[in-house]
Amino acid sequence: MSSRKPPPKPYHHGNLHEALLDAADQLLAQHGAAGLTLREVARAAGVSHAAPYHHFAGLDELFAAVAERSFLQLGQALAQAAQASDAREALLGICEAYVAHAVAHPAQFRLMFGPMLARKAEYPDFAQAARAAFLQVLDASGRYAPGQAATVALAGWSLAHGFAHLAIDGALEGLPVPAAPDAAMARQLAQWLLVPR
Amino acid sequence: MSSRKPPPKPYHHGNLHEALLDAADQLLAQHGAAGLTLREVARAAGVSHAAPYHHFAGLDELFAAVAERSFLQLGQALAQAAQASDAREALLGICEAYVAHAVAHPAQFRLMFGPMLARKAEYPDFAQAARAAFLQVLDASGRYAPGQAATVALAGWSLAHGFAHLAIDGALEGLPVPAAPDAAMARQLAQWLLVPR
DNA sequence: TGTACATCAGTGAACGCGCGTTCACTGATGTAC
DNA sequence: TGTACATCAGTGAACGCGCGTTCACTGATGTAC
Repeated sequence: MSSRKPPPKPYHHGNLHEALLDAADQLLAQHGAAGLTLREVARAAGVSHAAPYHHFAGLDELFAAVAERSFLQLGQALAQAAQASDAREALLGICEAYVAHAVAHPAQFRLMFGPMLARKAEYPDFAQAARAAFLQVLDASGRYAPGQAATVALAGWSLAHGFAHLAIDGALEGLPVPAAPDAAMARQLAQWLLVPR
Repeated sequence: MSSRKPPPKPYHHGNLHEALLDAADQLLAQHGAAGLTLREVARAAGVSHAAPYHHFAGLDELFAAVAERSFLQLGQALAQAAQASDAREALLGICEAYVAHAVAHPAQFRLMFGPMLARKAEYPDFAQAARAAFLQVLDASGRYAPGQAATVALAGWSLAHGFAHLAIDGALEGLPVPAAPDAAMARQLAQWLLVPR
């Protein structure tokens, strides 16, 4: 049994790939998306700044992996909301979950959509995760308004996406808006879009 | 008459303040918001990289000035759309104009709202320009739905803002959406939100 | 169970780069007399 | 109309910094025999 090994500093990390993604997530939560650098991630993972190159081709690839993971999490949250039997309720829940995810992980949200991760098309796994999340919205929209699924999905997504952005950017501060921007507010706004039918 | 002076290189620029803002605008249009640096702006204005410090306290102040100018332009576009006598038509036009502005000036749009310009609260002129733009939406919303102006304004703004973001980020590429994302599409989506009344 | 050896996943020094900001300076402008 | 001089808006060198990436290296791991 080699369980005598002291945890702090094994030369070989064991699972550095995941550890780097975790470190990046933590840094995003703490310092935002702007200052996320490869060296900082390596530092946070307790490893030399050259080590990540054994696991990622470069900065972009690490960014893409972080964004992909965050899209998968978002997809799961949306899938859970979509389970509601009532189609309208499913869509309202999706909007609520969408904004909740953005507010809980603002820096990841910016990374997923913003220009920080350039050439998104070069990372098919990322694109697939993003697509899967949207398909949740599209599916629920089809249940709510058959034949107009795409339009409803796009309208609902736009509303949730815009509100999420305004909320995490602090754009609503100081403006005469109904209440503090949170997920519950997003649901309320979506009710204006989704008249009961 | 000192009109003999050759235009290329007067030692004193004359109106460097405005010229720097113009140069920043051009750079934003050409290379996006990510690479906008003070040195690059100075270079584009044909001036040494230390010259801007005679007109702006630092990078942030220049960014704030650029964003403020862009918000003023947006406000003008919204005001024009708001002139429609029918309140619903005014709101639809506002959504359309909002997205049109974002698509025409994507990098400015990111600068106005994103985290690139930190500590927005420290620039009251910027905040005032942003507030003025929102008040256009709020006013038209009040005409459309008296008593619920704030909620309608926030819903409409969210929808337009979200669609604008998705459009300029290319998030809709490859997804089964109704059509290419443009201002006309934004109007169509807003029609779902604003039922005739 | 040993031993030789290939492979792998780390290290740390080094590279070149562009950045924001500061500084002493200098050329141009405008004003007082 | 001159001239002395203060003020202003530029210049260019320099600072320290952290970055992404490359490189030769070395310690650890695993496998063949």
